[in-house]
Amino acid sequence: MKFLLVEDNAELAKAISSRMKFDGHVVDHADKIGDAIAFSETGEYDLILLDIMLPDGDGRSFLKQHRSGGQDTPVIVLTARSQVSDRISMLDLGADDYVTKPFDHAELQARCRAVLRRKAGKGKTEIELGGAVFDPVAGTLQIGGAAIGLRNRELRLLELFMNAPGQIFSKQKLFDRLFSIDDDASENAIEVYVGRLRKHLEGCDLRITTLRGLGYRLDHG
Amino acid sequence: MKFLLVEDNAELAKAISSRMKFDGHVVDHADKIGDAIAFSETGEYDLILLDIMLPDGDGRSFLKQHRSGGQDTPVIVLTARSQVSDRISMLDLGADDYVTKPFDHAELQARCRAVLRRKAGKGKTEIELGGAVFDPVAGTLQIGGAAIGLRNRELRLLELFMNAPGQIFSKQKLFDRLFSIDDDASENAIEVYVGRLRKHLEGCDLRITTLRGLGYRLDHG
DNA sequence: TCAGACGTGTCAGGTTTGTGTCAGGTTGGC
DNA sequence: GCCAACCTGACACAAACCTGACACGTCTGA
Repeated sequence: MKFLLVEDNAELAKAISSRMKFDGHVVDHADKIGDAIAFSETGEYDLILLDIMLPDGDGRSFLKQHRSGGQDTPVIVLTARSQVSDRISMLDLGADDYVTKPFDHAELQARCRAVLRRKAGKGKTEIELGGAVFDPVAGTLQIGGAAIGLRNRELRLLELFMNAPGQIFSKQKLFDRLFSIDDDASENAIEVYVGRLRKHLEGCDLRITTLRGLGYRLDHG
Repeated sequence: MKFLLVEDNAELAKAISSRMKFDGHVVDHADKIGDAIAFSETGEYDLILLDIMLPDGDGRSFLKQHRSGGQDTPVIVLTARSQVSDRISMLDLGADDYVTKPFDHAELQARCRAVLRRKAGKGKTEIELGGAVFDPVAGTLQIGGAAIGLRNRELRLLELFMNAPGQIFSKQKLFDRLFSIDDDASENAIEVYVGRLRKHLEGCDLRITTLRGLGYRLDHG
């Protein structure tokens, strides 16, 4: 996936884009509205992350031009907690979602995935795999008709796996995605959650394989 | 489909119309009541999107003239959150639905589709779910034949849930949608309203599920 | 102008439960 | 057989949530 990040705070921009790159995305970075528009007009982005406070105008003007140019690239707005009015009008102007600063990277990732999925699947967010149906928006997992109640962390862990079945996630990576910087939990927590998730997945053809020293992987079949 | 958009806020108008165009519709835009009437008299529109706060009078006068002219083009009213009471009179005057700002584009799309479908198939305006009949248009909730009186905030909360049953709403999101910028209420208010709504929903198969750390969800069955 | 009704948001105290840790057991590679 | 990595049942705690009571403001009708 190719992302466009529009953010004037260099530090934050670097943090976000390095994380995104780590996740396997390509990130272009603009720190001015002018640049952002020029970039986006190429139309080659899958998603745009837009800060609304920028040196040469606010995100509104970008959104306006972006949409009036007939572009439909999804936009997620990054906004401060205090700017409630802004994030509301952003939605009106055609933003697809907003994330309030300060945000966990995990949260941002989740929102990105949700928006991309919504865009790609025409509103459908469910993922079907190995006899299980997972809907991250509803927060439900269905196995053989029965709905299974998942909690917050379990849900987010499952979402990670479901989005990349067959891929190895190192414990460190899972930890980074599940916890925020200032959470100081031990890596054992991951083991615990994998265990809990496994229990929930009994009864379908999905299983989480342990790869000693490497991490975990979701397999089906 | 050909839409008429009556909206004086140029930014918002552009955002809406560009999105609609992207969806494959043709959009004409009027920013005054006078123009709107002239446009609509051609009778060539499938749907009219009407803001009620306009420089040369409010949407009421447009609606009145529109209907008295014998036109039955469906009208969706765009209204600010604060103008809740207005919407009822709008509906009395013959509007088919309303959308409160701020709205997701997805929501607006959904409403448009619903109204068009209704018009084509002569459907009803109520939402029926889990043994309850909710009429967002009249603002009433019926359970087992008995009408339940909902207050303003409860109504709008229920409306949010009813429009997206099975979907998780974070407390933040509910807060953003229920309160306006300068309202500084605590998030506990949401908990209180959910509680009150739950009490009203006793006696039907609808229930609001709490998902700790995630939000709330309307379930039925 | 006053009284009563009503909608609304806060608060405090109580309850629930998601969560991470721990300790001891198990597994797998070398 | 030994060590490290991993699993897991039990547990304790704090955050998240619920709720009855209350206070404040607004509106209405007399």
